[in-house]
Amino acid sequence: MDTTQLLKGVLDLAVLAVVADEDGYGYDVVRRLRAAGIEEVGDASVYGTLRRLYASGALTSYVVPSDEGPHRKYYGINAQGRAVLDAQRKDWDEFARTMSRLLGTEAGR
Amino acid sequence: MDTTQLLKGVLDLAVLAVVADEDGYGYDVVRRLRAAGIEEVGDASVYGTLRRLYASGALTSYVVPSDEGPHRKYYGINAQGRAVLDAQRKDWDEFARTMSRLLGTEAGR
DNA sequence: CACACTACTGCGCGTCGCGCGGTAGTGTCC
DNA sequence: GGACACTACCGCGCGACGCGCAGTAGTGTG
Repeated sequence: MDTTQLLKGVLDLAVLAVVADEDGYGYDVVRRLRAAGIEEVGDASVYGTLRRLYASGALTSYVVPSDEGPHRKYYGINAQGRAVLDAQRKDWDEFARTMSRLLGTEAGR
Repeated sequence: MDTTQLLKGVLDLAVLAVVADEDGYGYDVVRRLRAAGIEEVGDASVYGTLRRLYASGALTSYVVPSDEGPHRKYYGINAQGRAVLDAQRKDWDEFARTMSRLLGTEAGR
């Protein structure tokens, strides 16, 4: 039941994709990922990933005070982030195709 | 270039699939995985995975002396291994489909 | 005023793939 | 016959990363 291991190295990609679609703050990104089908993702993982991506220069960040709760730290994608997203998306596609071929499911053909 | 992280949690599955196809020894499994497109896999990872799978009861093992090199430790899949393989294959398919959907590539449809 | 929800942070843990080095058997080439 | 290459396996320590948990803080509700 270790679906958690499948996320390794892919959470970056998933988070980038979500943020690329529209700027988002941590709590919101968690909800969007879960809504997209990645139900098992832990909130700490997402917050950590966002911070890591920001530290690596792939995301911008700005704080917006909210009048219905704590402040929200928004993250947006920049040019470098988009480059990373494209590269990782390509890697993923290729890898997924390879795995599908290996597993004998014809999904990758 | 961190394709290595993509393997997390999937090497088990890949190794099981290869061994399920036909019994194999470590060095051979490495070659078969690389031939299948998983070029970056390290030999230590495969040996470790085989040992781990064996320890968990998913594989059987027997040593065959070779007259053209060192002995070979063959691994074969058993009923439990096949159950694990099926379960993980299902998890992977579902996960890959979810990711494809999220990424907007229509490969998962 | 206890509780629930929103929102973020920090810490320590466990898993697992990897690089590296070591051992050992066989065959090849000069 | 000695250096080298290939086959085949093992052990060790490292680093990445997702996770659970606990903590803090703001807002609204019974």
